Amino acid sequence: MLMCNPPHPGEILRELCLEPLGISVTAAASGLDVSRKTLSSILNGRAGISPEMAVRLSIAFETSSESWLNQQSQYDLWQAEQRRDSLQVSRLSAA
Amino acid sequence: MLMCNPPHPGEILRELCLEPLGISVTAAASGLDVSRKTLSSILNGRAGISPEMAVRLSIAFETSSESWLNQQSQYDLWQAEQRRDSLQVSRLSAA
DNA sequence: GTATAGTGTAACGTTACGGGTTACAATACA
DNA sequence: TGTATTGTAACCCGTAACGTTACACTATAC
Repeated sequence: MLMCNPPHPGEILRELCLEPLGISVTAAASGLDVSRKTLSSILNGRAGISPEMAVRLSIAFETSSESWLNQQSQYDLWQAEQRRDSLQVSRLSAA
Repeated sequence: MLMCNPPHPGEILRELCLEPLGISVTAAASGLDVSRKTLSSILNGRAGISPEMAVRLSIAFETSSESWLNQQSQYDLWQAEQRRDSLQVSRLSAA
């Protein structure tokens, strides 16, 4: 399990892709062929990176789709782990 | 990217957890504190493993939630990659 | 001051999916 | 024959990803 709160993938996208290249949200959304609202939601942490979006990002920025989706998984999992103790699950062993 | 079609995580769950321990679907669903239908959907590839379900599985089988969610991600990503060529995405470089 | 560009986001709709319940048909077994 | 197990259909709900349109705000250029 992860040690600490992973950043939302949207932050990484903004800081490592958009800002360094000086690309506007509008231009990036257009290049990715998604609406400006969809990209903005991701950048501001209001939506996650879907598998298809991961592939789009991998094409646009010549990266790996796996890295994008993994970041999202780690983020989602950390959220879920925060509620681990509230789950009523039994250890399952040989019947 | 992955080389070949990864198995649905539900198959692994059945083959590596339920069958070896001789646990019925009904009993496992009960232990996981989800409905029998929910577990059955996963086992038969009709539903994915959600972040919360990954945590449940990690408790029930004393495994890592990360491994379960990663398997699901790899599976989902492979599906998305199959449609890579149909996406109208532009390479994004410095403005 | 007045365009123009960029941004965030509210409001609305659609589609998909995880999850629940109930109920049914099929299988297997004591 | 009765009981346990299983898959799944039919229905519900909540949420999330996506789209469009429209608005308010900022900044920059003229």
